[in-house]
Amino acid sequence: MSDSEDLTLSEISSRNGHGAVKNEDDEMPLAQLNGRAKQKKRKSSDKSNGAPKEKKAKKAKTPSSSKVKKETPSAPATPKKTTKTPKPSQTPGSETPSATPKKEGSEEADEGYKWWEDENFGEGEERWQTLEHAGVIFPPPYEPLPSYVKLYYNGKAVDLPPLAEEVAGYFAAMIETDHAKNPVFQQNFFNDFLQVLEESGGCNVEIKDFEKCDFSKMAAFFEKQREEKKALTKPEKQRIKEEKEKLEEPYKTCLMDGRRENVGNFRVEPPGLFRGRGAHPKTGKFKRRVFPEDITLNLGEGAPIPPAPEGHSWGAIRHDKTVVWLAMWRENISDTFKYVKLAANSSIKGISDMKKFETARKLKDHIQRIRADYTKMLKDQFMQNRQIATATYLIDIFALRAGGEKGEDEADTVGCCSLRYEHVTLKPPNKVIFDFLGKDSIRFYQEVEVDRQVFKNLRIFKKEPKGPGDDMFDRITPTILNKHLQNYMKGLTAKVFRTYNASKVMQDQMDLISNEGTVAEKVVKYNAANRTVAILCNHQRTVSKNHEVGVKRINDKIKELEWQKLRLKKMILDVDEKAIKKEPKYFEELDDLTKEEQGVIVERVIERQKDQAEKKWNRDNEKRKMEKQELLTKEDLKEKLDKIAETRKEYLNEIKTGKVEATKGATVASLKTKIETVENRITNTSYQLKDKEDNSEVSLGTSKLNYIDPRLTVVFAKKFDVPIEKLFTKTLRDKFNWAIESTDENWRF
DNA sequence: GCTCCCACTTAGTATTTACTCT
DNA sequence: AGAGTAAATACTAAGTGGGAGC
Repeated sequence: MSDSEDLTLSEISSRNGHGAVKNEDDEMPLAQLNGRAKQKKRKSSDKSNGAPKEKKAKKAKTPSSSKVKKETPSAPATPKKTTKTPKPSQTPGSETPSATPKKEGSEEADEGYKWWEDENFGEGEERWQTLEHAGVIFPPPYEPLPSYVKLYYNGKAVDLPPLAEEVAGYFAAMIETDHAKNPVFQQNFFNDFLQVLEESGGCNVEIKDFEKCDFSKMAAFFEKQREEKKALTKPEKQRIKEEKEKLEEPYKTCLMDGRRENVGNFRVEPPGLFRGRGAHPKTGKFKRRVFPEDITLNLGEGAPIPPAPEGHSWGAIRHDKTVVWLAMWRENISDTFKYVKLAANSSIKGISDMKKFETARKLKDHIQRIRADYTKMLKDQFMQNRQIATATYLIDIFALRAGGEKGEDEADTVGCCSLRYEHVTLKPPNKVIFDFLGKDSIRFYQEVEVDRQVFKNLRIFKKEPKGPGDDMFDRITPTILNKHLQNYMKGLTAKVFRTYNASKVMQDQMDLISNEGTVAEKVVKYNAANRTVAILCNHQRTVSKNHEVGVKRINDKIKELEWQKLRLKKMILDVDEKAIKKEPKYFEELDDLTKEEQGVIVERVIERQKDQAEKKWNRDNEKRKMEKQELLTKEDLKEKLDKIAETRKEYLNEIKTGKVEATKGATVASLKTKIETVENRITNTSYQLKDKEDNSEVSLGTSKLNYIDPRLTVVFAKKFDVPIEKLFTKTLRDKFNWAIESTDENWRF
């Protein structure tokens, strides 16, 4: 009552500043302070598409050079900031690499190395000491289409220069995709196509109108190519695969600090059409081919420089120990960087992954105070502080992302700090509807109840003169928010809350699971826990095209099994008509399926049997032809079909009479056993269906890969005797090897 | 205190591979 | 043993966040 809980916006504002004096700055939202920065920043598309993009200013500067210079003097001398001074005898990470005798027989030397048992590994600013690698693999050069495959314009064959043909081909190859139907994609593609066409000398036809372009011949050619590739024989495919393997061999690994480590994306991204997600303004633009001259290699000092492809040279060579990339180039769509880095199972990735989870775990020790503080700060007299508190609340409770500012030339997506007026609907007394597009243009839609003061604050943040298009959090940015969070804990940033809460939820869910049932049942429980995390993080996936079909198929299957079950029960009555008297309950469901339903099921079953009979006949004949045997005749097939038709009649008769003749030799007991089997199948199939439905638009993979501390999964496996293979795929087991090897069943997040 | 640059993690989807069921 | 499906992996776009330099 006495505090500012009910202050209006203007009241808060006027209280801002020091004492009662109104402080201009404090009252002004960031956007205005920045001098109309509202017009999003970021390099406004500097036109020049794919053309020479001299970033001379930057090249000259070589930012890293200064960095490197700065730390060079100190680096070799001081062995990192080792705070804990452990046994100095074995600290390979902090010794100079030359000191570690690894070079000879390097292949084996790494096998047993366990960085997670090395306390010092990963400390210090330098990420490695020595680095040798083979560079990158380039996509094959463009192969012009055969002369009979052409683009047609207004019905006329077009003779395109190779590069223009290549661009057109990229569109033709994806003509059936949703992208190719998107007008923005089409327009961007077409503009770039015309530009490339002009730059490469034009063609025999004047092309003006996208609608008049006919890509179908090209598309058909690519389709045919795909088919041919698929139709290759086993050994042919095998040979191609082996050749590829051999070519890639040298690039797959590198030598870092004397250890053999896997490289992740050693293939340079091939040219193509940019597939932006959501309503990306640049979707469809031509992503140009990357040449060796575009690439900067990062190597250890003195490491051999891999030869550039014939007739080419590398753009630059760098020796920057403070970064983890092996190669880098600039991409032409958004003018950003692409990096070649080590694989997920490498030491360097493992270390930072473990650090991430350790930071999140540390938050446990601070979360109470942080929550108490932001709850209090929700009523702070300063607007900025209220926003900080409110944003922290949303990030903590609803797992929102930080929400940095985005440019005009990107898809319009938001996170917490970039939420706008129209994304938040208030329903008194304390309900809020969030509706916005987040990362990857995935919709975040939630109607939730919030803290009363949070509700009030959100109302204040929406107060006029604000309207649609205006930022809710107009006085904070992720940087400001993170600065504030650092006060509580080193390394605490907005994203840590997602990791913390995800792993915390997983731990809590696991605590609820009891050690009973089969392995399969435990896996289902694990997945259910995993799913709660995925839902918290709003990890979605588009419902696959055949999801509907799949669901229907399973439903049909269940219906069919039920029909089978009822038939079996009726057989029991055929064997022993008094059974119904003895166990009325058991036969209660006898009429669960109507005659119509049974009819539908029967027709489906029969239809399938016929199908299968025909297929089998075809198959057998194929085989016989190969083996030069006598072919089956139409009569053979007809015989089968007739038999099926007979079965159909019997089924239909069953429906009519409601009676089913028991199979020969069947007893009540044997039938009951069969029924049990069918019932089990029904249960299993129903679970399968439920799982399919529940998971249809939830993606479990992302949280497993990035948010759930892998040690939790290891604990689950050990405690509940579930083989880790059931929970982690091969890739995941490699990536999380550190967790698998170092965690005992009593570990807690 | 900002902007820009850079580097790194996180993310959904496209493609490949493995597995299931005839 | 091969089609058809589901799982696994590869790919690369789209975020976050630190820090240099004005």
